[in-house]
Amino acid sequence: MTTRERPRAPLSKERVLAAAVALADAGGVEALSMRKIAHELGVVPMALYKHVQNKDELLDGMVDAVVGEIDPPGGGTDWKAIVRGRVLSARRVLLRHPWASRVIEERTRARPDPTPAVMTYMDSMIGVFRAGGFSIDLTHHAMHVMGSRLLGFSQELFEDSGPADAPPPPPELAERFPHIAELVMGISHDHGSVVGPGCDDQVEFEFALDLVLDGLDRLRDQAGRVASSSSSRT
Amino acid sequence: MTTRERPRAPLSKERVLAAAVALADAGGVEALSMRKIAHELGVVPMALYKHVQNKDELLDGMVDAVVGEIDPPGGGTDWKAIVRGRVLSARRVLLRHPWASRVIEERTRARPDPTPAVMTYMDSMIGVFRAGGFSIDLTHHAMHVMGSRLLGFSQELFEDSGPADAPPPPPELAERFPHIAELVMGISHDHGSVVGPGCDDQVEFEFALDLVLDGLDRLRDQAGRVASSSSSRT
DNA sequence: GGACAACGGTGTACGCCGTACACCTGTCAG
DNA sequence: CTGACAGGTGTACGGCGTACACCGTTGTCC
Repeated sequence: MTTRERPRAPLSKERVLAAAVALADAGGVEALSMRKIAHELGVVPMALYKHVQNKDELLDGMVDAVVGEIDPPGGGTDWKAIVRGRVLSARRVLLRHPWASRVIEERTRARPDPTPAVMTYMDSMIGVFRAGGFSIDLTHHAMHVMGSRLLGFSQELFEDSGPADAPPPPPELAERFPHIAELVMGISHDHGSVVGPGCDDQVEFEFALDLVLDGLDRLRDQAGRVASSSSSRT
Repeated sequence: MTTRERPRAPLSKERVLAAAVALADAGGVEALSMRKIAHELGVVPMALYKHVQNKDELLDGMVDAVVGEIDPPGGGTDWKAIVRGRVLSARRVLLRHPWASRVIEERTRARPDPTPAVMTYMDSMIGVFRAGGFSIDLTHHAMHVMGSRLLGFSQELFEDSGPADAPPPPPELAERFPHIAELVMGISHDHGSVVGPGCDDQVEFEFALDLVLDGLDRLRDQAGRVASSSSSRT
């Protein structure tokens, strides 16, 4: 109804990308088709190709838009707090666009060079590590670790647990997989007193994140101690 | 030429899966189609549907086959060594079938319960942690961490680095992304004396893996110390 | 031996997909 | 007025997953 007497708002790459992102948010990326985007915009499919080379470039544009939503690094001197905040911001964005992490990973794996927003993201993240006293090599490692943490968080392995929807856990399964059964039964008696969903993904994410951050911190201290105990300080 | 006078080897779910895995290994999962599998088997596409419900079930079967290739946990008492060996075995398998990690992740994210081989894999992994003295909750966390590490390793972010194929790094890029530039120039002057590919993915993987394992070990010790310093020992 | 069902492979057809290509139309520069 | 050009259209092609009706072979039971 929005496009009634007006002939139509003029298409543009931005409008195409926005429609594509909205559609992917709503129905998943596999339900995304040029035809549906076009329909959503009240236009014939081929019209999109005046603004986007092909579906691949469209996906790149969508990734760029999403990555651009991640907050820039906050100020301060504590590298760990900055990285933590940034990664959590990235996570919030990726939860808003659940299709994005898979698409980012696919494209990162196969593309000659990452999309500009990804480059910007990486550059500023590297800057935070360097400013935090990390050597180049350690920064390099850290980026790899953070990258896999940022992108590939595989939640929902145990979604069927929790007291609400679990039927009496079928006993022959418990027999075949005793360790899984024990774990499902015994989770989270202490660490939050929330009896709720049995497996808080946010808690898991932050647990893993802190694990990594603490490990990196220890390595950085260690490297610093070795360097200052040998010869110079640079 | 193999199927000459013989009418044809009789199809079976195993043969279908094997053909599908081979095809995916060769051309990537996006080049995999029921029609191509059928052609490969010298059969009409619809014939496959006598052995597989649909493409989704076929992908599940492929995942199961691949996960089944992962070595069972080795013996010994050092949980860290066992986990390390197992994860590296998983990694070898996933490198053999580069399409697999993505497919596993997609399906793990959306499926009611994981495929049987994945269940078996998880169960024995949980067993290793439990035998290694991990509490149930800590095992739970550890599984999440291992899961994301096993599946989502995002290699190749810097594939264009390395002295071999890098043209003179375009200077206006270095200006826009100074940190990236510094990192690309400065990587790996020490940690292997290999001047080679500039970014050894295996090294990165093991670095992250050990980071996580060390962190988990520290947490386990810590939990044990707290428990024995409070009341009982169970 | 003959009826019959089940199994496994076939052929045709439908609706979806991405997109090449030729076409039209409105706008604006010269 | 003319012509170029940007942006939207229509048609068409090849590929996809798979529903559905079909058929030959094979084994079972009377």
